[in-house]
Amino acid sequence: MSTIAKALALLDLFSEAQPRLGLSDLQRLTGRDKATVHRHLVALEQAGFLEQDAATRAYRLGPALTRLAGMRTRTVPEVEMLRSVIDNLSRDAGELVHVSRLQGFDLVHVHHAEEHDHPVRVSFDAYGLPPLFATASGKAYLAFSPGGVLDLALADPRTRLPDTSPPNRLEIEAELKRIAMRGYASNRDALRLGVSSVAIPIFDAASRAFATCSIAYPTGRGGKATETHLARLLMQRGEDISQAMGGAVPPQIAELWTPRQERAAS
Amino acid sequence: MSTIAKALALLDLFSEAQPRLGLSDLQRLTGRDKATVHRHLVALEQAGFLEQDAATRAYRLGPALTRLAGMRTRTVPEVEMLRSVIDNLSRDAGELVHVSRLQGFDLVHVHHAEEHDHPVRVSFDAYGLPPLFATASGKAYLAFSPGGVLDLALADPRTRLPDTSPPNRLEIEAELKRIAMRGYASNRDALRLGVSSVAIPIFDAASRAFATCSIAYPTGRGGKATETHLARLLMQRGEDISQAMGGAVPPQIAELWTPRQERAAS
DNA sequence: TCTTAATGGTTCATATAATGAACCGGTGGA
DNA sequence: TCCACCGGTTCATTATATGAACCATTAAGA
Repeated sequence: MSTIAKALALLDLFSEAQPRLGLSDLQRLTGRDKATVHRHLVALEQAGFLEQDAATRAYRLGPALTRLAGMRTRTVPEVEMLRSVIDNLSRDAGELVHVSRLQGFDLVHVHHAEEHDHPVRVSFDAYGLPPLFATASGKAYLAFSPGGVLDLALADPRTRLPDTSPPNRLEIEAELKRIAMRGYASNRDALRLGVSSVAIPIFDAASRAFATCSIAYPTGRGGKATETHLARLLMQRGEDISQAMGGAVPPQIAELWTPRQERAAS
Repeated sequence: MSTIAKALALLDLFSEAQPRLGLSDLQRLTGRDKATVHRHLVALEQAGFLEQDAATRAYRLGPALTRLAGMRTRTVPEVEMLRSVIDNLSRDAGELVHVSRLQGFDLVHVHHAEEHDHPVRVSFDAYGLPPLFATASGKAYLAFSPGGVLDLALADPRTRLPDTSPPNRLEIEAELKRIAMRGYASNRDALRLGVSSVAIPIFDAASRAFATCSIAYPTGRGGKATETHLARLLMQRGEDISQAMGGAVPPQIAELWTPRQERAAS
């Protein structure tokens, strides 16, 4: 393990639970010699990756990180930021994975990845701008947005399939509540016959839903078991996806997506 | 120079102008041996601080940066994030520096720093919620916000001093335009007699003004020369301040604040 | 009050890990 | 075909990271 890797590994020890760590804490967590850890800390601090509280002498993550992260989000297109995590998800799921961003109430395509494991799989055509209420993505977005958004969506004719009446308000509210409870939205044959999907929202830096990620699979492939399996995969990657876009999943939803013991392990 | 510092210095070579750099580019920029640079790059990539484009083999800033930066903004209070840069600014200016955040049209105090160089200096009392139109900060915010914001501000009685009529619309528009042109707002004796100030906006991650930073000084101390001197100091630190809060200054304003040659040097 | 055990930080002989000249294989002009 | 440049690798040499022992300070505990 290179010296660089050892030093950078120190940064990963900082967490929401423990944002401030002292020299001894880090020495214990790493098992390395105190002098070694200290020199690493000094190097990281001089580069601005850590900063030291003058009073407590504890270390915390430094300003260089926000500077460089800002540079990244400005210079790297969002497609590139998503690619590795979405590709991995597609490989694990063996199905088509789909990321859309919300522009008004339009779901505009951002990125997709497909895996060729299954002989029969959902083909992706840019069937642009599907109505919000006809997709798992749309419902995932609405279920994790503030209340007023639903009212606006119900009023807008673009959110439903052409030549249909607005969705029943009480039914939709009940469904969105169920989605918010279990953490993901699902759909069976709603938009295209034979195509089912599961979806979760993607959150921005202010923890507001602004995009969605979905997995589409042939309805014929499986029943409830398939759905829950794919939803689990999706939710496990939920935090990675939001983080890749520079956002943050609200704590209670993160807890819903990845149960306590898994979070502790990571 | 430690190995860690050398590796981390590589990250600073990535910029908006050159977000993708190849091995040879980095080797030239650092003057170090190619093998050395390559091993550093691999270490950084494995830690997620860089990622390599599979096609071009060029490197770009990696996802670990956004992850850690998000952690920082969530765990470190904004006061702490500002402290070092504001303290430095106060020391350089020798005057009271002041950061306020906008909540609706209220300027709420976030952080301040005072330097004791001058025997006579502006004393800070928490004269809470000064009206927008009576402060340099307020005008700096309005001058760098979308047009509609001014309309709302003019309509709100809280934005002006009690028992005064609303500001003349044309006059204000002309002043805000002048502020936007030169990059900073100024005030002489408007809110408190004997107190002048200069101010600039602070931008969030979406490059929207959401807070302000101002320097206050006794009006008696100097005339136009003092004002431009302090404004220059303020604008030079403008990018650092926004970046410290996790935000980004819009390019054209960054250019206005720090002329081309200085930017090239950094 | 004197002890003890934490804390953060430093020193310097030692050993390990970083270094760089030379090398490889591939690609894209001239 | 040649040549230059690219990203990447190898291995003897050397410089650098390492860690046991040390110091100074603080805060309980007896």
